[in-house]
Amino acid sequence: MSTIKDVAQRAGVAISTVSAVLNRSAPVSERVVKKVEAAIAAVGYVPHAAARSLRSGHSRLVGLVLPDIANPHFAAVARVVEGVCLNAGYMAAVFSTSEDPDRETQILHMMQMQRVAGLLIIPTLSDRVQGEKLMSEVHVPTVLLDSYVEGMPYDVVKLDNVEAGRLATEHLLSLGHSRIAVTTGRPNIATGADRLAGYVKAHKAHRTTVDRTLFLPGNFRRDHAYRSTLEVMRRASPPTAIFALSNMMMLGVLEALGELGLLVPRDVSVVGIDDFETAALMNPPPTVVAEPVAEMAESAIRLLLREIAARGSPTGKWEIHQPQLVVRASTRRLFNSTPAIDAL
Amino acid sequence: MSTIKDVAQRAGVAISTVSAVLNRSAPVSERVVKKVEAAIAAVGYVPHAAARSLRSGHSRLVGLVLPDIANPHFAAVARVVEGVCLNAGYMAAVFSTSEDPDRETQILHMMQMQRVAGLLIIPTLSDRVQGEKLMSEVHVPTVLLDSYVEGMPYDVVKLDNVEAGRLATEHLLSLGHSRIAVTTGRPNIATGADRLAGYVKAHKAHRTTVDRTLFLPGNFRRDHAYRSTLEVMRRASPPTAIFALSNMMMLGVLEALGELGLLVPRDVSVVGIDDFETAALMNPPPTVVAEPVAEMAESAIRLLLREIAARGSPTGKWEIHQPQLVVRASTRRLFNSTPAIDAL
DNA sequence: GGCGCGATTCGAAACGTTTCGTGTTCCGGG
DNA sequence: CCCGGAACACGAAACGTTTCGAATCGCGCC
Repeated sequence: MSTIKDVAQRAGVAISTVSAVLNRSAPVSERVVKKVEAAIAAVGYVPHAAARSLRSGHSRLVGLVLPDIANPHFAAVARVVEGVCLNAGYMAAVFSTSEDPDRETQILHMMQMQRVAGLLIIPTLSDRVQGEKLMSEVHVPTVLLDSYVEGMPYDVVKLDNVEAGRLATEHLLSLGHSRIAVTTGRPNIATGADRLAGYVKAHKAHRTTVDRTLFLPGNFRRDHAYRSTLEVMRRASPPTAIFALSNMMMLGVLEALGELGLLVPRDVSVVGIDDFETAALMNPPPTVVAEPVAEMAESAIRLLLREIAARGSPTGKWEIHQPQLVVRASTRRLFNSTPAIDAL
Repeated sequence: MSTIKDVAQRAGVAISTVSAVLNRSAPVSERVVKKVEAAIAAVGYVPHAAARSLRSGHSRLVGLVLPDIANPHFAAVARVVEGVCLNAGYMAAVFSTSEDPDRETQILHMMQMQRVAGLLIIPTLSDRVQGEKLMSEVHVPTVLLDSYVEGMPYDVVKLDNVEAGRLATEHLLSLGHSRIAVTTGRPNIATGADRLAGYVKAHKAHRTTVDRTLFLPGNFRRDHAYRSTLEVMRRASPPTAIFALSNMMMLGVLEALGELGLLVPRDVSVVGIDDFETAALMNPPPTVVAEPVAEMAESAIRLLLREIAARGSPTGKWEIHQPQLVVRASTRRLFNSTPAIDAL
């Protein structure tokens, strides 16, 4: 493959001049620019990224670390990130941690070897300890999306999760439900904790007591939510509604209900967080609290690129986006509810 | 950040010795290995990938080029590829072409600059001309997944698309349907053409005539399939079944039918190609011809890594996987069918 | 017509590795 | 006790860029 040297020879100029043309890093006369460009085309020169980044110190690689690329929510983020990066001349390398700390470490190590220019991390599933280790080892512009790691001075783009949890719960409460089960995330993940806080907040506003036996373990995983749902619906007094804190968990809930022969929303109302493309075609179309995924992802990657350009000055700012309730057909009014609650 | 030089100084050995330890590229005494490893840990040394690949000539980067990462089918592929790569010490950089030839060119250029070690391409949506350009410009181990580009000597891992089309059509025909619409791909994409060939083949086996006015333009896109479905169902004599050649198109078909107030499978039977995770929860759960996505993706990336290791000897082999019919609830028997057909 | 200065262009060092031809060490055998 | 050779360790070149101080060019002015 041809090098910058070949181009220089062909154009009859010095290597450094070709470099100047390539990067517009120094004034070059119009005549020479023309000659160099012709030479580049003639020999089919393509810059060598590794040589470039070795010398200059920065790579044009951005790492995108997320829990699982096969989750539609994260895939949507990846698409946006990838597109914005490409337009800015960056490459996005996507990695799924699969909730595996070892994997996360391995990925981190690779990122360090590549001397990535920046990191966009969706830390939903990595716990706090992992997170701190991850953060402290990499000294690179970093933006956290969706969640945050306590005490880390990075920029964060996130949903107003308390409001999301409140919105979903408020919807169910106002329909007359009072026994609302909720499939939770890991306790040490802020996203889940905040959504749960919204659940509690809505109950307070309705003066409804919170029954903590209805907090079901879910870990944001479909199979966990599935098992929890099976268990809770077999209790003596099952809930009349289930609030799933994530899209995957909602799928698990629906699967379990289907298996038990329970109809949604006739027997149980279900509401989830995060909309997805096939939602409208589901049986029934689920009521969800939608997150402006594309908007948030774009915001996050632009923030990161800006930070990279500014040579790493983490502002530590939080950018909080607002969720929106999308009512479809998986929730219904409970008729034996008290008038007092209906009045709200 | 510390370099190999720091490690060498700390361990009191030569740089080349450290390199030998790092790569196990030359015999080093046990005593020295210990010392070097201690030094590496002490200074927190992380190899510089760019310097490495500049000197050695190869990068450990694999490019994955696909139409759209937000499509669950491609996301599933990405997850597998990414995982296998990571385990083999490679990085996977994912790119969506979004059916945009300019984008594809841009991506290709970036891959060249990165001197990627190999390329895994799902060329479904790039047309033939683009494909040829793409291929001829990159001289790198390449494996094509899902589809192929006519006349290119690359390894291909694909589904038996004729059989997939046949299976789906045969299912509908044997249920008594004879007017079966089909949402097609682009004519120049082999995947679509082959599936359509399977459609025709099944008709021949059933001695049923093929009505070409039931070939609907779809381009593998949800919105196209949506519009085509709207149009065909408003005709004087609409089809009794629709065969969607891809998962996204099936979504479009179902959306359109829902909008027209038509019930599946009461009014129309629908069958698609390619299963997906939320399928079982849809309304109704669709009958599909499933593609062993994970298996194929794994096979493709392993093939690519093997080819990279073997220093690029494209065998030009085709690996063909078999589809499987998954009958769910979107297809039903047509009772006014002829006994002759029922007998099959 | 020579001088000075801004505008260009040039040359060489340096980025962090790998690689390979040379040293050096250490043993066993003669 | 010396020599040969295996096993190991070393040093320097080279990979393709960017960068920056130095050299050169062209032109207006005295």
